[in-house]
Amino acid sequence: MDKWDPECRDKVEQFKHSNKDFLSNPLIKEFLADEEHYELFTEAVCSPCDEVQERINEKFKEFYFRIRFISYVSSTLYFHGINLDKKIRKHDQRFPLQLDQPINNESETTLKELIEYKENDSIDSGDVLDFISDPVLYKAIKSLTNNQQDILSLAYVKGLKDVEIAALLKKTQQAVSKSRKKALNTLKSILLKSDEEKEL
DNA sequence: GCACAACCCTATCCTGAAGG
DNA sequence: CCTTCAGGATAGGGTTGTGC
Repeated sequence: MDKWDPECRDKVEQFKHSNKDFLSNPLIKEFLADEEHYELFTEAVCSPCDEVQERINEKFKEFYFRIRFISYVSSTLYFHGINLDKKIRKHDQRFPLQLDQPINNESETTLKELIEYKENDSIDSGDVLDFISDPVLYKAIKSLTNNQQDILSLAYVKGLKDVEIAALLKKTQQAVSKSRKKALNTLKSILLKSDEEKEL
């Protein structure tokens, strides 16, 4: 049921028409996609007053902060990932291990691959902490439970899927997913807290 | 393949009361 | 005053069922 009268709807349509460009902005679109925001917007167009203006401004501030916060966290994790990958590659390039050499001239198989194959995916190898040089991130990962560290290592060092990790740890996929998510959230909050402290 | 909701169990920590 | 114990809060981790 529509609680707005036809005159109001006309006003809204008119506003939309004369502010096409503004309303096509993805941020504004996303903001108005929320039912509560759209109702406020309609109210502001139909019966403009300071109080409504104030409310919609507050809502937009909240919305904008949330968007920026999510974007910041995502990019922090993304760049941590990129930097980690760069460091690993640089390290591997600079210090090629004997184990990374092919076992003979005819074969591309390395000694490392051979050992890994024989050990049949030992859980203990490939600790995620071995790849961390950032002290804050290192400390953050250290603060996780052993189970969470194991899952992160298997997921991001060995590149295993949740189902594969679940099979290795004798748990369900959902339990692995939940623990991994929980671990990432813990890391996020620790990194954010650390950044905030730096800014002060 | 993954995430989420709902619910449950267990371990740990904190707090306040009771007893020696 | 110290120790012990019970009860509540919290966090980690488990499951099934379900949706994207």
